[in-house]
Amino acid sequence: MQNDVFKALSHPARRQILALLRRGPRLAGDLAAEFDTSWPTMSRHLAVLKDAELVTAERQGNQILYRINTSVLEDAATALLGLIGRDNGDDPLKEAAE
Amino acid sequence: MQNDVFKALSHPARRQILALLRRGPRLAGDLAAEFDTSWPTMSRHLAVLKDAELVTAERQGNQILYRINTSVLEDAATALLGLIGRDNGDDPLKEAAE
DNA sequence: ACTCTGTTTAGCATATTTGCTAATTAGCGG
DNA sequence: CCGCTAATTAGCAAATATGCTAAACAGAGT
Repeated sequence: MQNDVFKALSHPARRQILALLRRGPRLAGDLAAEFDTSWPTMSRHLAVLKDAELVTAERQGNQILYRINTSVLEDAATALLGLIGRDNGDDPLKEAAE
Repeated sequence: MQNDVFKALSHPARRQILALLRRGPRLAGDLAAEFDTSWPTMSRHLAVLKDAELVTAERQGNQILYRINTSVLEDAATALLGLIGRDNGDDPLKEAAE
């Protein structure tokens, strides 16, 4: 699962989406309107983010509200920071995954 | 360039390489020996990391010494952490790129 | 049930990534 | 210069990712 997180983060559009969501929850369409790409393409990016649990989706009647999931993002950031510290014997990748 | 960093980080083998390098510099072959994949495959992973400037390579006579580049890793981690903070108007992605 | 808006899924084409084996380059020692 | 070890580059096949258009689905209102 940790795997998917970094993969999800590897596409600029998806990081951009997260940057927008940082300001607060957003409707899918609202979100899609901010980008040049087609709606279906946006929808797929959102699906990738949702699979990685970087966002959560909640139906609001007709529309869908997306919300950033900071805890997973924190884990990813922590994993990266763990890669920096100079050796203490254990594996930072495994560690942050748990 | 920021772009390439996250892409480079998106492959588990490459994160594993960084985890090994965290303990200190390593020779390419030494590094390759730790993995099941073929040498050329490892060589390419190293090239991707080098392109992203996540590692530096230095010739040591016959062999090549790889070293982790923590500053780029820090930038990436910072970019992620910037995605977490609740709104202050500016763009965390742009910010960390500079 | 019909329709309208919001969103996802299907299906396809193209581009990129991955990993392999074989071939090549780089530096060293005789 | 030859042969040896270390490492990369070439070239190929298979898998995955990206983005599009068209079609389908979901819920609300009439």
